[in-house]
Amino acid sequence: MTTTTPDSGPGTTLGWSLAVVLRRWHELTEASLTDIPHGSRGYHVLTAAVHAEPPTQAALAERLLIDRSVMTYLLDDLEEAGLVRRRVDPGDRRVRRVCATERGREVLAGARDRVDRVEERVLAGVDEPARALFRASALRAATSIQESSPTTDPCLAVREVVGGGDGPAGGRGGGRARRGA
Amino acid sequence: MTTTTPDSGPGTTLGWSLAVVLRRWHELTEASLTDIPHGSRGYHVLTAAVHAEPPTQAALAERLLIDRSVMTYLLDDLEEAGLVRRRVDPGDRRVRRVCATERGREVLAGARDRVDRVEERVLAGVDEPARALFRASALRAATSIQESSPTTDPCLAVREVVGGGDGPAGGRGGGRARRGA
DNA sequence: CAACATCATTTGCTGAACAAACTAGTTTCG
DNA sequence: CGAAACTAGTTTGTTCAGCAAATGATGTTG
Repeated sequence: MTTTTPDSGPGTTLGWSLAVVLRRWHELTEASLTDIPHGSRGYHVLTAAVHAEPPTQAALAERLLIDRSVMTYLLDDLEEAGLVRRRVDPGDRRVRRVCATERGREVLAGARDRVDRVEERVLAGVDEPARALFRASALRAATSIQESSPTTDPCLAVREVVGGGDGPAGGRGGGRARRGA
Repeated sequence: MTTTTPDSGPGTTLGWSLAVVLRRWHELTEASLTDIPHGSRGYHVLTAAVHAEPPTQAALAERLLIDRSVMTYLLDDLEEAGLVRRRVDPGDRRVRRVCATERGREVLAGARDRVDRVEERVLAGVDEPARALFRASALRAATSIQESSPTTDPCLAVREVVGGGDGPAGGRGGGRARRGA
């Protein structure tokens, strides 16, 4: 339904709203994550690295919207700080799997608390019930976007379980996922 | 074993969700705003410039989270494209007020439709009722953030309506060309 | 084995944020 | 009045992230 919108059309403000909220999130998060090399980016990587199945760098980059080339030196710094480790996948030695170290888990635990508080603060203007809905909708929208993203090949998405290390059965699926070149 | 915390931590995903959604918004918007110099940035500026009370550059920069120095050449390009005009405030000749031209209004009208469609598409994964709530919450959060921002002086905020005066009395033209180019 | 594809790294380029210096105009105060 | 302090905008330089292309190491296929 198009509400007959005056100048300040509610539709056209979504981008602005998101930008402001995300910006504020980034700003506060960055200030509270001084113990992680690249701030919120490092935090996101670390968060993804604690999974049972360590993600590959490509999967990380795609999931976190970080460029592959940036991911390289980002991991360099995280590794140097002792928070993660790159382990060559025994099944495919081209692949590096990013694992959180014990120290990485500890640091992450503390960071998570701080980030949680930041997020509450960022959404301070939204009443309690709406806040949970906002989170849920944001997550839903983001998930939907990632699944249907043109640059995201479902075969390349982070494989959640795949315990066996049977390797990426569909490693070649879908051809080009804009490989580094 | 590995993860005492399955990343079900609902709090810690807000930043990621917002980043993905905003990223998608930006990506699609950018592709649909080829007729406005700096894409979504130019669009935001243009949107703010159609108000009855033309905002100053500082107010624009603050409202749109764009750096002052970036705002300068952003406006240069918008002005060169004939979409906005800088008019010296007669009451304070240091101040430039950014006004949309007639052509700017036309371009914006078309752009707004496209952006609206983009936003619907970005939120495609969210069911209809939740979508409106999401918009509203995002706007609420953003507004609250802007109001409580340490760098935001309420006296500098763009004045919303303030009744009449559709034009700044100072019609007299141009003054100085900004950049000889 | 040769040709090709994929993952990761490196390098070059562009755009944006940030800070600081600078110009122009305004206000404050001696 | 006039110098100092302040503000709005511009310019410049640095840094960082994203994008693209080239390279090396591995894996896969013919």
